[in-house]
Amino acid sequence: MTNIDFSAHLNPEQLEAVQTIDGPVLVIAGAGSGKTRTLVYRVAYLMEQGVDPRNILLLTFTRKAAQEMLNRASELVGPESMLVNGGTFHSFCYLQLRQFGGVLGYPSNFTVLDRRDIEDILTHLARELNLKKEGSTFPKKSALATICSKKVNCMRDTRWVLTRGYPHLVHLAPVLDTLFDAYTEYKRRHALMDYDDLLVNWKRILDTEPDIREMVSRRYGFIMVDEYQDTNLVQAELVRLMASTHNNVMAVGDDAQSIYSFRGANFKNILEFPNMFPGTKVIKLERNYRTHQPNLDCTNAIIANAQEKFTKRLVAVRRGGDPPILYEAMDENDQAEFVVARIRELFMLGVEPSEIAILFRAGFHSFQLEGLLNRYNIEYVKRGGLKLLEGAHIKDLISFVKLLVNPLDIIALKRVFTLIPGLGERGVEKIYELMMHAQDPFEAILGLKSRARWASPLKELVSRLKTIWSKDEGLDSLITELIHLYEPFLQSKFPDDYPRRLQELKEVSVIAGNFKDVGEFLAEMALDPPDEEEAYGKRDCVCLSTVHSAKGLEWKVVFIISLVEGRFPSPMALERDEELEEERRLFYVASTRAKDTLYFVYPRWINVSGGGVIPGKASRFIEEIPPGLFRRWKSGRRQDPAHHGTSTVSNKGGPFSVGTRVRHTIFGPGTIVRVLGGEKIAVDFDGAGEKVINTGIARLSIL
DNA sequence: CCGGCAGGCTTTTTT
DNA sequence: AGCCTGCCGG
Repeated sequence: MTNIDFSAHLNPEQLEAVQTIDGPVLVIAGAGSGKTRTLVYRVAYLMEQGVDPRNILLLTFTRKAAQEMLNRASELVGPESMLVNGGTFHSFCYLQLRQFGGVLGYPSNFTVLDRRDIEDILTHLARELNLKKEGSTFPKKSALATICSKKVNCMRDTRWVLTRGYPHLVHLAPVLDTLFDAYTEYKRRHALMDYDDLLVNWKRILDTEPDIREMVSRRYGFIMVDEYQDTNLVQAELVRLMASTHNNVMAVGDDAQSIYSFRGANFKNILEFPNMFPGTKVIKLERNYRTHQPNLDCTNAIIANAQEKFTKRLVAVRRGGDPPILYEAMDENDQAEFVVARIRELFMLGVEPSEIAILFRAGFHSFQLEGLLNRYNIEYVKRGGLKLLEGAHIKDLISFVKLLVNPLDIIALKRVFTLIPGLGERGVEKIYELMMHAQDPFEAILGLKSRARWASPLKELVSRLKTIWSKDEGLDSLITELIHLYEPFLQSKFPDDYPRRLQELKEVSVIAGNFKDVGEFLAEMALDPPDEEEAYGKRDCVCLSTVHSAKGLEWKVVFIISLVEGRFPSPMALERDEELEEERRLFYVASTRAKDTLYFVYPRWINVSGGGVIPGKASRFIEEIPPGLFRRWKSGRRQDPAHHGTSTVSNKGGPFSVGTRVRHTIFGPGTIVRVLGGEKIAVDFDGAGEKVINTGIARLSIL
């Protein structure tokens, strides 16, 4: 093994973090301060000290992040570093539970539920238990899943979650508890776990089984946790329990970059670390290697507006550089055109596509831009937003596979059997009853006597499934055959875009080729669904990403788009101060991704659902930045949205002319009666009578 | 009980 | 623009 000159590659603080190998360490690391480097070198250092890589556990936010770090470590100390246990909390817990889950009565082949499964099961149970009373309000299935998860992640009861997030539903707490109990029972009966169970069940084992706890703790003698500000209480407890024999934990994170509180993370967690592990050595990394001082002045100003005072202030190592640019676009079309035009210029200047990113608050904010990128044949990958896995066709295919592992998975069974015309949900439930009481569930169907029109197609389907399952030729050929079987259904279900979907299914079969074990494949699909990058092998292209998915990454040129009130901060976050503060941190995360050039972009007019166009105000987070810290560019185009975009306004002259029907968020629909000076107009509201409205402030949509 | 159809609603962020 | 819901005819 080569001897690495650590002090040549690390600054004194990093070096101290790397070389502290006994006892708890907390590294508070600012954006771009080289925390990944610190972790990589620490792995290398431990191995140079003769530590067995199998005793090291590196927990990161995504599986990719761990892989990337271990790849880099292997360049330093050789391929042995690949033996380090690295991954997400969830995947690590999954592996532990396959080994030790028997203690809780779980077989080693339990299946992991994804978000959609959870929603389906909760809906199914709510109906079965008759909890949805006529006329009374009941949460939608997505809210049900959120409440259930939040309760677990925050380690609170249902009432607490409802009070904070759903005050109008507090009276339902006992009803929901009944539902959640049934859900827990259901999961146990069918050998299922959801994301949260992976953490909670593993914690339960560590809590109640001292032998296992001790064994595991000795096995993982060196624990490192990245992005610690985004862990929740359950995860913090897991770390404490697993380190119980040695307290050899290094946590790395940035209190200013905590953006996952909706999942139960609390940025105060990271500040609690020294209390949880007495004797913690706290090291701060305050030098920024990523960008130059003008960008840093601006991003420092963004986080300085936060109510919480953070623990550090960053100083750039790099020299030179220009401050960020704010571009005020006419509308969303102009915004997209600006970004595309800049990208084309950058290409001509020789900037690699993979060095450019466009970031936004929510997945759908990039739709317009995507259209334009396609038009100009600019290749891009999109991170965050909808995943490949979420398409109905993929769910169908995965359900075929799930039935192979667990024939009594009623959710998968329904998906598959209702593909047959004439067979609906009720029908499948009856068939399910029959299967449950049979020796061989699928044999029971083949012996079924029914004159219904679905009977013979069903038998045909089942017998073909049995044939496919009985072959033993690897996962990718299994998937290929299932796709073949599914194809006619796919065709009739999606007559318009069936070729595209078929192509995506084939990508899945390629991915499946990397797995030996069906259970592992299913778990991986649920825990870490492949993104576009992996599925299609896209690499050197422009990156479109939600801010959340951009965490930990960096690019030379970054555009943050739709920095407009109503988009960023998210309207959902306006009610509560804490959530607004988190939005600000989110903006901070976004703006600290840029190495060289940072663009803030916002449209002066935005389209809202329903086809209206409303005036947009620059995001409050932009307004807060002292004006000297960025440069302002304006659209050269006329300040009249009627001539761009696809809005319904285009054939009515200006956006706000007398006689135009508009809708106000509070006053409802009305008719414009006068256009006054400035941005003011008078509107006669159908319900509220005549009011003067400042279009620069109020949200008016055109009907 | 199934499925087609129309109309309304929604759209944060993710392991 | 797509998804879900509710309604209605077979």
